[in-house]
Amino acid sequence: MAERYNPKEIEAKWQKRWLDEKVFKADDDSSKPKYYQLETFPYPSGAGLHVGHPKGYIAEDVHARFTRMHGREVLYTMGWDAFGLPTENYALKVGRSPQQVTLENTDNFRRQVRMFGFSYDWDREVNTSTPEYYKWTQWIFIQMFKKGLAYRAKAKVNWCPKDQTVIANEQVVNGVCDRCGSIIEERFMEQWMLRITDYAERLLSGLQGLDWPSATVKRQEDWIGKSEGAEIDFPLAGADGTKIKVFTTRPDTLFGATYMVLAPEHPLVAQLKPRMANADEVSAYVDASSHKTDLMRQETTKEKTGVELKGIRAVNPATREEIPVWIADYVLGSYGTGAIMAVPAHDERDFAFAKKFGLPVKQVVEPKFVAGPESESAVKPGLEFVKRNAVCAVVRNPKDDSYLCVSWKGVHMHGMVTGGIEEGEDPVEAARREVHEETGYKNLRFIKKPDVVINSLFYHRVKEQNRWAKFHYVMFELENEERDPVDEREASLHEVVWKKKNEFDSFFSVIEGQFVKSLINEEGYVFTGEGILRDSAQFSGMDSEAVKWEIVKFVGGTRKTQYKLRDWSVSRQRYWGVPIPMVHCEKCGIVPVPDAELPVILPVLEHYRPQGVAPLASDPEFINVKCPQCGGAGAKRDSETFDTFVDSSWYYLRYPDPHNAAAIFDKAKVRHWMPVDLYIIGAEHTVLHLLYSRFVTKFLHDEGWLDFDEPFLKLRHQGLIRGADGQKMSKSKGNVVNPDELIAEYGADTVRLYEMFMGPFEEGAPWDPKGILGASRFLVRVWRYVTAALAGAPAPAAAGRPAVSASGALHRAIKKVGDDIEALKFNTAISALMILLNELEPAAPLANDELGMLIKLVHPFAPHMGQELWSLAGHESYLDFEPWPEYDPRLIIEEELSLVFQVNGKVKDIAAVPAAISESEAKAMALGNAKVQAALGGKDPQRIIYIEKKLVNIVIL
RNA sequence: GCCCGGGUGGCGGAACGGUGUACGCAGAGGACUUAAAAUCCUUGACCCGAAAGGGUUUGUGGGUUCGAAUCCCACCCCGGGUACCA
Repeated sequence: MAERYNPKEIEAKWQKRWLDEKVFKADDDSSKPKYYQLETFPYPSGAGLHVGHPKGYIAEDVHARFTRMHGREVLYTMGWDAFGLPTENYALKVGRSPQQVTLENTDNFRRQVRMFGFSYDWDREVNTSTPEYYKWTQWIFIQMFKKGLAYRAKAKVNWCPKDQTVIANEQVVNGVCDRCGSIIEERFMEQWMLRITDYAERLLSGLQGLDWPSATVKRQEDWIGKSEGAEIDFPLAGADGTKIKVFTTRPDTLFGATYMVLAPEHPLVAQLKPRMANADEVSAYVDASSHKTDLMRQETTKEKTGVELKGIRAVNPATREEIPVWIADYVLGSYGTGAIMAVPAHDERDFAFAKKFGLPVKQVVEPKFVAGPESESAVKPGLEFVKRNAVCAVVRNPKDDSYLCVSWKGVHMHGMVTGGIEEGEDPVEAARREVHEETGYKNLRFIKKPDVVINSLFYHRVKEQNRWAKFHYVMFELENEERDPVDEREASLHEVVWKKKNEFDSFFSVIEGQFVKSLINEEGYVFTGEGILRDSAQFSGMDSEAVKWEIVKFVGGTRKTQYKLRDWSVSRQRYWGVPIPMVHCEKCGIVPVPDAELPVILPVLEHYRPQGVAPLASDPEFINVKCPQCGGAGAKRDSETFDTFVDSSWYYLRYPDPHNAAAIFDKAKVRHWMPVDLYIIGAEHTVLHLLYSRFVTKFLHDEGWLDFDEPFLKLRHQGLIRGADGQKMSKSKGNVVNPDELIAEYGADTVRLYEMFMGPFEEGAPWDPKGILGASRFLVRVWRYVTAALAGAPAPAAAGRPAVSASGALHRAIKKVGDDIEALKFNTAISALMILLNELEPAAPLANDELGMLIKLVHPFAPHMGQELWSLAGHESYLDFEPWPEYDPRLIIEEELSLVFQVNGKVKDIAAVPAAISESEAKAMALGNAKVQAALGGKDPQRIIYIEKKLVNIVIL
């Protein structure tokens, strides 16, 4: 009898052999097609791995082994993103050196990761904190500097007063430092910046065609934030030639610009002060807003503030009308031109501001609602439009606050009273007339007629016409409920109903219901879409989108594209990072360190606690150098270090050639392995890391180092494993599950299998401490089944379960497991394996070659067991390089299938039928079925629907 | 507010126009055992019913369809992202 399953023993054995024999070494010169798999290299924190971290790694390893079994040469390795603030803070706290702490942490991470049996090529391990690696981080920066992409500028930074350093945006949580909880201050400091904005357009367009989750692509697009618009000059009244330049994406609304707003920091504000009647008030506002941090701005989110620049007027270049000029902090100095034209009728923010300060609102774009194909009033193509001026009567009954509506009979059309305006008729009169005709109500008190028009294009089913109605709205209140009898013909068309506001959404069948609602709520109606221009001189009546650029031309503006993307600030005033390889010389200015002198080694400092200046500045030996250009003394090294995102923006380019001392990498090697075929990465990296990596790749492409400019072809995110309490795992919440203990108890294969089985890979799931038992039991059963079969023992008799064809079950599983791993649907792949075992156990034992196929199917998930069983079966080879089994299409066909009999779509019976059953046989069988007969109750079938191999549905009335 | 993602048994989830609840966890009953653990077998949405059987059910309400968890519309709830970008 074979031995008991002993994961501890076999896992240690195979892990040692894999490592010692370099089984997973990726061969640069292999004749096999290459496949490059990448996973986020971890930040080796002191806490070590918890059970959630390796989920992505397990998936990659399953995929890597599966891919090798498909004859690919797989590059798959591991590295350490080892510089960074958390390590530095931890080292300070315990009074040790970051070098030492990092060494221990990476050793611990490496030990933990190895316990899982991942098939890395360990010869390619990289560590960003080693000089061999960061030499090239510095080199990339210098190349960028030489191309003018690196520059120094004053930038707004997050300053943590306790840590005495700048911290990254993502380390600021709700305005406080995520490590020490201090309130973050904003400071302006001179910083090294990288001109990523030069690449904005390419970073955007390059997203097309990538196999990435659409949400991630969208977030990158949003981050880059491209807007196409125009810059338009608004001259100041008084003809001194001063102009306010604005950026707008909606030049079509220019005729509706009723005021202007400058950002408080706009240079014209100070310049124009002498001409202001309220200069003091303006100064006070500017001052106040300059002290507002982003956090304070967030607190006062919606409520708009601002001050009019009294005495300053601008001229709308389209209407030639004078309009007021305001300053307000809802306009940002850092975007566009720092000034806007405000069009309250067509912009939510301008509208809120105009409403608060009583500024005029002028509609210049009439909404145009076209009933689409989903609507019952869908416009009939090819039919001419009948244009009509129309009116919609909004009649309120003050008694119970309800509104007069009509429901058309026979068709699904519900709305308010509407009708055409006769030639020469006043809209208010027309509305009164329609209300009287359709409903009989006669005593209406006129409330108001808002100065807005909307176009509604629909098919009028009663009149059988395509209608283009220009609706005016008239609001009334019922004086009393007295009504005249309604004409018979009208009464036959529709019925009168009274509806409350909260019933509108479910009642209105017309698209403009939303509009009516906002009229009634008095919140005003801001229409931000495209439509038909009105009150726009020669452009009136035209389509707003179509004449947008003509209006720009008309006022002498220029087309302009704006991006939200900002340049990348890379300096950090901390110790544990890559020294910035620059020298500041009094004579020569900023000079890069010559290539031959790279790397600039990070010196070991005993005192590296940040004191408001970069710690490296306190080391005279490091700081004081001769200028590399003029050779003069008195030059100083840059004392700052790089943001760790710089380190991680290129690590995937180093794996193909990790030990190259002469160059960042060998071009041929990178061309061979890159681009990355599959990148699995946490969803938290969707913006920054990916954007920076793409930027660096594009830059190196432009420098001739790469022949591609998108590094990651296929990208997926793993879902987060949460604690058993459903919350994110964290030390402070006490819900962390440590993999060391689990592996000690169940073995790595069980932990791997369970993590892949928990749920869909890309979705998160809470850790269920009992759930792992299922994975454990399954592997024990696999072990028992295979070892028993190898020993030639008959399959254990399992009475209750029906025996099926073992080969058929196996081949169906080969197909399903293969398809699912390919699609990263690991949970259903494992479920298919479980189903397979459930079917195999009671069946006749598999033949030896089929047993080998079963072992191969289990292997990617449980590679230690797979390899052990493979060798128990008498094989010498490593299973990872054996071909993945092919299924026999003839064997996966089932001879019998269950056919469902339905009556009116309800299941009445299920019958086992031969797979080859014909349509007529199936129908006859269904009709003859007793339960179907009973359900039919003697009625004749109207229709019989047959879906091959699935069902027969009999339809009766 | 806006933009994504998601609501299916006691739990994780499967199915993604055609038998709703695969697979697993937990539960119940049984076998083995002196006993327990482990293992194996049976059962397993909810309601009515002794059973046969019937009815209901994929967040809520409508719609399309012979047939909807799946497609469309509106709403509610949860998770994530974002913060006035003109």
